[in-house]
Amino acid sequence: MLPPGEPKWRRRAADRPKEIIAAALEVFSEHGFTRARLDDIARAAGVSKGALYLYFETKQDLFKAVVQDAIEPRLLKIRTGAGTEIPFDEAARLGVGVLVSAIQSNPRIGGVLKLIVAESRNLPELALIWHQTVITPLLSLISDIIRRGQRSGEVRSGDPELFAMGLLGPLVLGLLWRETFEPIGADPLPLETLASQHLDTVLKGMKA
Amino acid sequence: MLPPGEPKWRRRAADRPKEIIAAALEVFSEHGFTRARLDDIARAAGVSKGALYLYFETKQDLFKAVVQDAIEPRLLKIRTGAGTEIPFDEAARLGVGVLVSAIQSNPRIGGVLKLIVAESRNLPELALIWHQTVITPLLSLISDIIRRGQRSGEVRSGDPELFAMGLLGPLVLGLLWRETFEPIGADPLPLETLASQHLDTVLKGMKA
DNA sequence: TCCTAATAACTGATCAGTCGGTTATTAGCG
DNA sequence: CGCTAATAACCGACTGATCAGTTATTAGGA
Repeated sequence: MLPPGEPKWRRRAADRPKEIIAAALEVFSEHGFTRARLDDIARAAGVSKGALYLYFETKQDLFKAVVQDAIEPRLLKIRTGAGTEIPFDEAARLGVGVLVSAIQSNPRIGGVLKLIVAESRNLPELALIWHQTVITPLLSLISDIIRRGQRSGEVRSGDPELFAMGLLGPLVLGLLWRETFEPIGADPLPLETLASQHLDTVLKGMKA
Repeated sequence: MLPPGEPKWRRRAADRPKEIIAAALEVFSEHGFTRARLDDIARAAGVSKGALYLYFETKQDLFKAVVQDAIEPRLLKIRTGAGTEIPFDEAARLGVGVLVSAIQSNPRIGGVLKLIVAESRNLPELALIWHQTVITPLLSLISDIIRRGQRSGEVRSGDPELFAMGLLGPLVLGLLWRETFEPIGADPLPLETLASQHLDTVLKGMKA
């Protein structure tokens, strides 16, 4: 009756959390927070629902872990190379380049972005974390570069934060476009082309 | 026991649908599709839940009505003044101006935008409608203006659709910013200033 | 008096979170 | 080394709450 061969499951406490987070990212970014079922996440992680609760207190807890795991490591890379004293144009191109390649290499980042927007009302605490740890640093990094360009006379006057949003906006739009309309059958968006053409435009338009 | 004075309710079949749609917009844009409760919508509309089903078949049906009601009338206004043969700069400023004032005069439009992004996976049919009736016409309108500018030699070469996204991206970002971060306590975003500064930048950057 | 807008109590399905029980793994002991 | 006791990882059936959608009934209006 009981075949000895393979055990029904294995104890792998060290690997479970990251496996669960990966599975949860998949399910959350497909269905959103509320419609994502813990049973589905558990199945995708190859684990029972009960096991989720060994590693995460609640569904929200798991969701937070997913978002933080997706974001925090990438932020470090962007910060690198901020303090350097290269010409404005170059710095801007470099920064956007890092952003675009981060996006390209991790296609899930669009899903995470969508999640933040979609669930900010339900999980304000999470929106706060995201705002403090990602948005604010990123924006101030870019607007610092712009400010520097203004002081050196390379960039015309204007609110640096708004310039930064003018720079990033189309990237955000592109990401959300992919998440929203490509699954519906819309033409795929050449994000890299968009980024480079827009960068050319904005840099030219910001010249003093 | 029963005081004669005011009746407990009145029959107002003509007014109910729009009242329900207004209430539903409120609740949907605060909680998203799934977490919005029909009981809450009904209460906000001053009506019982059962009454909703006299006017809408399902929750999705109601949701579709909300989105279409919010969008379609505004699209007409934007289309107006498209065919005119004014200089490129002027046309672009006019178009963006109309967009911004539409946004300002109807603060709920950001909520609708968020809903589309958030629920596109759950309600692909809706994303399709939105894509066909709003996004595509709007984008092609703007890129037509740009194409015209290119033909007349006012605008440098480049993909007109991507130029259009470069123009609109920051507006979308601004709208979502409001929806996502202002409720959390972030600084309010001066959307109009953003739009005008960005327009200046992009127009300058697109010059031939 | 009759039609129907509208109500309010109800049903059934779904799902987050719990808990008693089970199995893999490790440590202790001879 | 083997054998066994102890432990921690894991399972999955269950519970209680929530809500979309239904229906029996009431009451407004012509």
